[in-house]
Amino acid sequence: MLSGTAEYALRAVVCLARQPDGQSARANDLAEATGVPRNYLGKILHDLVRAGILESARGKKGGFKLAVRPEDLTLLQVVSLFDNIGVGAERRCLMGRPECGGADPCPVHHRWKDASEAISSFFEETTVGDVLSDERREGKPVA
Amino acid sequence: MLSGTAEYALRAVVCLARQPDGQSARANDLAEATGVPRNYLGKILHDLVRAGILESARGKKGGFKLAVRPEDLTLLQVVSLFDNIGVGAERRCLMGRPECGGADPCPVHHRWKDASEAISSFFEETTVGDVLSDERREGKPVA
DNA sequence: CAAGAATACGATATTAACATGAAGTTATCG
DNA sequence: CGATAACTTCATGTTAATATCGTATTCTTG
Repeated sequence: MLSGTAEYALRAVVCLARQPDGQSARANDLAEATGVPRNYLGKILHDLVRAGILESARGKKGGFKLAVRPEDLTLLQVVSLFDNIGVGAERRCLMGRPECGGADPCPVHHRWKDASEAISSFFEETTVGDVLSDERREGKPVA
Repeated sequence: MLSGTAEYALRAVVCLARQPDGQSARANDLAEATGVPRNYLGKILHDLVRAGILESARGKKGGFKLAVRPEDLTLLQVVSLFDNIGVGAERRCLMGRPECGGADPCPVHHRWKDASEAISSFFEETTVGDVLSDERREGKPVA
């Protein structure tokens, strides 16, 4: 459903959202907490910074932190940087017919549309804040 | 959502289901009709044969045809040969938590489960016959 | 039974995703 | 100001999916 990269990004963002007072966490600690390879996560984190989802600081007290409030950050914003999901997705006909799905969608395409929109809606409507409320019981900050 | 290979298989199967009287079609014609590379499609067709979904015949009057009735063939049966979808799918926690989803699923996982099951259900409950009824207006046999 | 037509199958090439390693840059702190 | 810690960036390696090619095998037909 999600690429490994997108899932990595999601885990890292949720880890950061768990930090108390919006404290920043270092890439190394995030890598350990999420189980994502250090250098690979570095790239992903940087992508998230360039997208305005995270902020980074260099130097001794550096690290990453969320640039927005968890409740204002949808999973789609994170995931769509790496995967083709959601509004911009190609959502093309399952059978490869280019013109299908416009007016008068046939029964199968209608059903397919419903199913694939369930996925899109999930990512669009779920925020990182929503995830946090789940994790509160066992969630521990990274650093 | 689907790998290219799974989608190729789906298109080929639907093409074959369109054949009148269960006539067989040759790999070359299927390749042209579906837009799938000839040799690559050959492998996919062979996989479908080994799975019992198609029958093949060699020689001059050879080709491929459905081994089951379109109404008895779900999209899942075709797709699951190539992608990890449906009942056997790993359907693991989005956040990578190994133990989640058992008793007392948290709100997000509940929502995620609903969405991903919508996809599974679509593939499980839709048959190739269902697809055919859509295509009837414009569908033309391969050979 | 020989020729032709089709699938079967293994070897190889290409591409994108995933991952690693090392050197470069910037900020903090003593 | 120098040392250290952290992000940044580029180059490279690995793996799996995708695609191609050539040959072997099998069936039909004349």
